[in-house]
Amino acid sequence: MSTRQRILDTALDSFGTDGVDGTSLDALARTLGLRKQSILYYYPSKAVLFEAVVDEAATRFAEALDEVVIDATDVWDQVEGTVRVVFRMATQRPALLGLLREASRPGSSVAVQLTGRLAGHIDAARHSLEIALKDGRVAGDDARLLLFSLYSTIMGVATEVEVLRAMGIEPSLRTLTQRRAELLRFLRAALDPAPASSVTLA
Amino acid sequence: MSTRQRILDTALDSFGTDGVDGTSLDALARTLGLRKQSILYYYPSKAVLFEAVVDEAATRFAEALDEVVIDATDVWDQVEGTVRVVFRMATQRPALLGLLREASRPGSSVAVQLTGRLAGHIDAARHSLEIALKDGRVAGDDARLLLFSLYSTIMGVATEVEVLRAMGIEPSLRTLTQRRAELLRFLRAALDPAPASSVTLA
DNA sequence: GGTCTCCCCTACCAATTGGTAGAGCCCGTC
DNA sequence: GACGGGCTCTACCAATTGGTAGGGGAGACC
Repeated sequence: MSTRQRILDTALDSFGTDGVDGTSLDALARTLGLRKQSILYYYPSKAVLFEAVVDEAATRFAEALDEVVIDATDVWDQVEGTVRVVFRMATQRPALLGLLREASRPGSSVAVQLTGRLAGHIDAARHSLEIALKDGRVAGDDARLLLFSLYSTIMGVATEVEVLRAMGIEPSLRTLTQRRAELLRFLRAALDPAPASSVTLA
Repeated sequence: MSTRQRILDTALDSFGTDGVDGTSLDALARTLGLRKQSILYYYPSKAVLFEAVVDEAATRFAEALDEVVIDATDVWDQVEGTVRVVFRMATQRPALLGLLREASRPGSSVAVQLTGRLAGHIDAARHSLEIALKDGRVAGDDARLLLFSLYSTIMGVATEVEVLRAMGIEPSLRTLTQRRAELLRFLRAALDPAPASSVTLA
């Protein structure tokens, strides 16, 4: 692998785990077996490096999502596929999700960049939801807000390990499987267009 | 207000908005109209200050949640109340939610502390859910995992403003109301124990 | 062999960081 | 008026930060 790519990869892991502010170029270079100046040779500043890392992460995320079939007639398959992809990342490369979290912090400078890279997937997902909503195959009012809720739930369940600990569950492969199953059940119930039995809950 | 309390308040806002690493004691002192050494007089180190801020935030959050009636017979009221509390914070003091986000980052040193402060509320909520699950008044398998999903959804929808922008919605008071309404509908559908019409989605 | 480009290095820098040491001020108590 | 504690200050520090300037080696091309 090229030095350039190695830097990008290592930076992604470090930024995603310790945060951008929590990662110094010196420390990054040390784990790479390089000097800081070699990093600055490829990426003229830390900000530029961060942008490149965000781009890389967004691209990888987008590529992973590409395996989710875009078929407007079956929204549930898309939800299930997305959950599968996100949870695979949560085990194989948690730093990538951490970086997305970092890059989507309120007021983040790279949020727009991230948004742009994923705009295609967002649009496709929204479009599917809109059609499904219109056909009554999914419960909800606004496709964008529904997508937002879905995103929040999936990413939260996949990444909020400290909250999970607070609930008394230690993150492990076994509990992760349970978490995913419960998440899918939860999402399915939320999307199900069956008429609400308002008597029970009201 | 005492200087000690002013420092705590300002630090909460700053830590919650710019992050701990993104906030220097000098900058903090400047906005307070003090010198850094005055901060260090009350809080001997930045780490101690951060812990105090986390404690403060957790306490305020807990106090706000106290207005949510704990009544095991009506889980939905609790969910609705929690959403109301969280959304009020999102408008009145977004930094507080930002700080919770910061403090619950994976690997956070203060996560345990935060957990401890909110343990009572977590337990109560789980207990309510367990009873409701047993009685069939709520759909789901595991109370803790269900609570985890609920938390993820609510906090995500309330705080992920950049993701909201990515969906094409600009955060404002009006859209916030819509967001809340859609969130409540979403959660209600997810919790509703009505039998799933599996034909539709499968 | 000369030269050019790519790549990584040493050396250095100004600014900022969290933190220490200690002086001085204000105010209530004796 | 002396004293003492509570509070904020000036002065200073070592370490770390992101970044600049520029040297040198190794290989490709002529």
